[in-house]
Amino acid sequence: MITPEDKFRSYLKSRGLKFTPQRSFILKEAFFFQGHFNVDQLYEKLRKRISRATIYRTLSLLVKGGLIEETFRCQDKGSYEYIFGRKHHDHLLCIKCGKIIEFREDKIEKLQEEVCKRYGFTPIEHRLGIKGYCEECSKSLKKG
Amino acid sequence: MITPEDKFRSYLKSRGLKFTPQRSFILKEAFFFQGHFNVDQLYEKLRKRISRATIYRTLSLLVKGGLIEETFRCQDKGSYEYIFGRKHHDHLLCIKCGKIIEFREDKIEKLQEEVCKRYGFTPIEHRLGIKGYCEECSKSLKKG
DNA sequence: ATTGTAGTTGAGATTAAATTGCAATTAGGA
DNA sequence: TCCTAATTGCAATTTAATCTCAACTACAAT
Ligand SMILES: [Mn+2]
Ligand SMILES: [Mn+2]
Ligand SMILES: [Zn+2]
Ligand SMILES: [Zn+2]
Repeated sequence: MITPEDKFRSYLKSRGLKFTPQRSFILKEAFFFQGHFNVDQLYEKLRKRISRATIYRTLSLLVKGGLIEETFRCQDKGSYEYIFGRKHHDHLLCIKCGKIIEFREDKIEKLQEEVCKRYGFTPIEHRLGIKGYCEECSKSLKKG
Repeated sequence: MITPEDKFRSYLKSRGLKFTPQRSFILKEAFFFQGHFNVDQLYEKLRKRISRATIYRTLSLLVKGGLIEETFRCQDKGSYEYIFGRKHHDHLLCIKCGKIIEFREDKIEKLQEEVCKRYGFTPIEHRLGIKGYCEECSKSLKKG
């Protein structure tokens, strides 16, 4: 059973990089969010131990190591998502309350592959984000 | 036959805003790109007449007026696309040469609507970007 | 366990995109 | 033509993100 730490350690080793306490804390904290987070949220929790610069540097390594992914930007800030051990998914974003709904639609994924074939394009990653109003906010808009 | 200027003028009027020479030039120049562009490219062409601040302010109005759209960010810069009179489409982005390929896949659009229904979600806009290697870059990667 | 060294850290400086304050200017309705 | 709220350019400011560098440390070789 390979753990996130195993994966990060082996990524670092493969590049001659070191597994430091800071990197360990950031990985754990990112996991703790189990969802979407940004540098500020992480820094808030780690400010006593770790500098912003190190957080930025480590997030970049976690992305390269395949443990987290950069998602859509929120309020001009980069936003991340823990992906280790999770399946790929896309997002619905409520522009009223900020709710994020994750969805998975294999037919869309398949069709994307077809599109790529059509253009001789080799896909590496993709991002589909749909902005709008969630169920609750849709209702309150119709009422109000 | 409604022109882009008509549309912009009526948006501005509806908000009590003015159609200035600067706004007119920026609209025309944005149209001239007929594709994806950023503030720098626009400023490069208009620097003699128009300040950066005005460009930023006007682009924001053009977005609200439905004449252009903010697309994915490129190299940490906001990127825009002229949309007046064009059909919606999504993008393939080559991470090697920077090429942008536009595509339209109605089946994907339909499926997105289904996903939204499933969650009671009211979609307003969406963005699908697929990053990878274009045909030429795929070939050169296999060779080299 | 000790040592050597290449990688890492935090603090602050720096970069660069984007926004803002303000005095001078102007669009456009009355 | 006049009036005034909107607009502009400029410079200052904000802010996410990166960089510099001296002190520190992980970790592999001894
Ligand atoms: Mn998610
Ligand atoms: Mn396009
Ligand atoms: Zn909502
Ligand atoms: Zn290419």
